[in-house]
Amino acid sequence: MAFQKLNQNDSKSTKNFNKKKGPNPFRNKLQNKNKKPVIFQDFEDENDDEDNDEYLDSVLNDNEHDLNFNKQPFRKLTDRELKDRAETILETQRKRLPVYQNKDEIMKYINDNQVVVLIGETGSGKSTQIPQFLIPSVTKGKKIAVTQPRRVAAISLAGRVAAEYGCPIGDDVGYSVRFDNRSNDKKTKLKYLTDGMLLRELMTDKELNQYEYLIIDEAHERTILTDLLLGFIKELIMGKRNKNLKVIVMSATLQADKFSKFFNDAPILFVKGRTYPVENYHLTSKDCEDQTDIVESIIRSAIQVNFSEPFGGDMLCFLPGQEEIDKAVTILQKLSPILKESYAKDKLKIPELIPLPLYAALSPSKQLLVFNKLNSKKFQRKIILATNIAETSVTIPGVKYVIDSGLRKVKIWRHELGLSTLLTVPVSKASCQQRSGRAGRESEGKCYRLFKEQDFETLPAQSESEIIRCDISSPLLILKKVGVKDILNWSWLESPGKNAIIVGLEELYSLGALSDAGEMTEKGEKMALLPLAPHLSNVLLEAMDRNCISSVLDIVACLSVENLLLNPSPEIRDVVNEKRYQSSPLGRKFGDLIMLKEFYDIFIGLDTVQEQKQWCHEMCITYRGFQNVLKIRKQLKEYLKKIDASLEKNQQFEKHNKKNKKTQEEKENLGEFEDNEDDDDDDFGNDAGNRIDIESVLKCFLYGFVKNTAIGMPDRSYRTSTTGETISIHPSSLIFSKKDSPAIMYTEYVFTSKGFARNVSRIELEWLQDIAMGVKKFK
DNA sequence: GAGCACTGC
Repeated sequence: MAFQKLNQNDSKSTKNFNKKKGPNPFRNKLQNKNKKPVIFQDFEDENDDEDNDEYLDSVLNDNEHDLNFNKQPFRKLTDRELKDRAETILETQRKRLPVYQNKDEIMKYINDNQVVVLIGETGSGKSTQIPQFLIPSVTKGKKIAVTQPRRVAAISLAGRVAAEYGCPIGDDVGYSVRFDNRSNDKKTKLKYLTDGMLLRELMTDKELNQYEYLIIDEAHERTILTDLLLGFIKELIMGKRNKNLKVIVMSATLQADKFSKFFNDAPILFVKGRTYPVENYHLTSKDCEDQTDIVESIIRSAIQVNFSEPFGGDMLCFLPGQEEIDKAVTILQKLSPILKESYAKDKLKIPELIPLPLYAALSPSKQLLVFNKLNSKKFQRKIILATNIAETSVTIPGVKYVIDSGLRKVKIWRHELGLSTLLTVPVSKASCQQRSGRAGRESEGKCYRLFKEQDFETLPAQSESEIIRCDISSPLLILKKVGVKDILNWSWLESPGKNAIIVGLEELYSLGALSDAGEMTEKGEKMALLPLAPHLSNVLLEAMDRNCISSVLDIVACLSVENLLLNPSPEIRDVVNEKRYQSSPLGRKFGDLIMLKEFYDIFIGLDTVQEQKQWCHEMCITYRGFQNVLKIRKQLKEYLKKIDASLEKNQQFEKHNKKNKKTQEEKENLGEFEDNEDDDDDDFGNDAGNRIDIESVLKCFLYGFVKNTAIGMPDRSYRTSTTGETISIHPSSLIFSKKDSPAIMYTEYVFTSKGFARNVSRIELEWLQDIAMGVKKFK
């Protein structure tokens, strides 16, 4: 396989720094397992988008890797120590950052303009430095908000900046993400938050009066929530906050024009980054023609790169999905020892390849493996086969070579059909550059692209933004909640389109969130408050009137956690499926929602964390995921209480079998010193005697998913009740092989090789008729 | 009878 070197401005920036690497927090934690606790608030490096910390924590907290670090008492630093450390960071690191070196000029622009668009490349220090520059000019009692698309980024940036500023986290510098707020309303001047959090705040304070500066970071990622925020901000500065609100839109790639135009030609600043150069290579035309299978190409390239590049530096390959990755890993596992032997025979010093998969649906303990350092004496090279997760969410140290298939999987919502399609498509130029940049984080790197140079030129500059390819019923509800009257002509950064908006509004109307006149109903107000998709909110609200709120809450909480049930790997699949089947006597009859309820009951019924972890392991369920289920359930419960005081009566109804049961907190704290004093009333606890009122529960779900139903046909196939399309039960469903349901309801309709219903339940035809009549009343 | 990329409240 032959590559052509690309010698044009596509390669990353060229400045070369002697970057001194700090200790890797992950390794530190491992080494210190049995030592005295260390004061640990050290940082990986100067890159401002370093966001592995919480990720690693989450990984570390899984089953066999639970090192209990969170529970070790850390000594608090004194003010003096905090200041000294801040001073050291200032002299040794901050002053060398490109943003710091251009401080005066940047500040001049910010002072002179209400909106500034700042393009800062990776490692420029934009996310950590610019907010700090602004702190002195903040009016007393006001704040700076910096938004991030991801939780991990908000948390780790706040930690970093607090250290630089010389304060404990949560004082002058803090953060706010779901389930974790470390900010002080009075003290905090600089707050890092997820853009979802700021949007929540906007729903209660429509003018965001507590903020004087808003910094929207990573705007180029164009998540739905970022787009919405930018739209609201534009309205604000054109209206009620046209005087005392300043806005900085930060972005890493050249999408600046769009942002600048959106904000009436705001000035654009460009700050160079600090990464190492990466050389890009493309396939020759001939090789490109020979290419039949992307997995095969990846493997051939990897072997070639491993053969021709000197020892040292790992390989990162981008593939579209789990299927391709698993296939590649299996092949490499077989091939690698054979190659090793053959190299040895020929007396060639070529490293052995160690293949490692990485994707979101992989168990945390397996994800962790990509961070493990190989034994340097063993003459091995890691080859990580990853999805898009390695493009933004996870940074893997040690990567020097990137192999890019140029493909990714994308989910596209077809609003006219009410289904999602999952397609494998070419990535954008911006994605390509982001991917190749992964090779240049620690030293010069190389990136091999499995397509022609001419093909690169034909790629779209940017990926399609989320807002035009996703279901927007939830964003529309937020707009309504904030009081936007004319949604079609709202200040969309990019409009999802008239049709999508109309279909979305109709959806909200049929859920009872909007009135005939298109006004927000009382029910809509409640739905907007819940941190759920409108469909699920409707299910919960319905359940409150039917005395099955506890069971429904359990299930909704489970549905809110992604990758709770993992795909068992092929060799254990049959065993795990059988275990799940045996553990769910009702689920195998009534479907996946009831199965989740049964699993929930089993999980909280187990007496110790150890048993819970063991059970999760056997069932191929993430323990971490279940911890989130419990958090989400608790949060939803709080919201519901606020929404409806009459809930107390439900509470009475459902307050049973609490005695002799330890709360989850008690289980987690077992063996700890302090006793859990506030015996958190486990309010609407369990339904009486663990009996599940299956009919009521499923009917509640029908109120949210009436359109997601299909009728059983005489030939044992199913046809959707809306359009009559044939739909199949997804193989991941517990009732995949059950053919006798008169009708089914599902929470998701995905088209891959054909139409699949996911998360399927058996329902009766009469229920469907009842609910369809009931839903009609809103019309 | 066969398989889903990634976030967020």
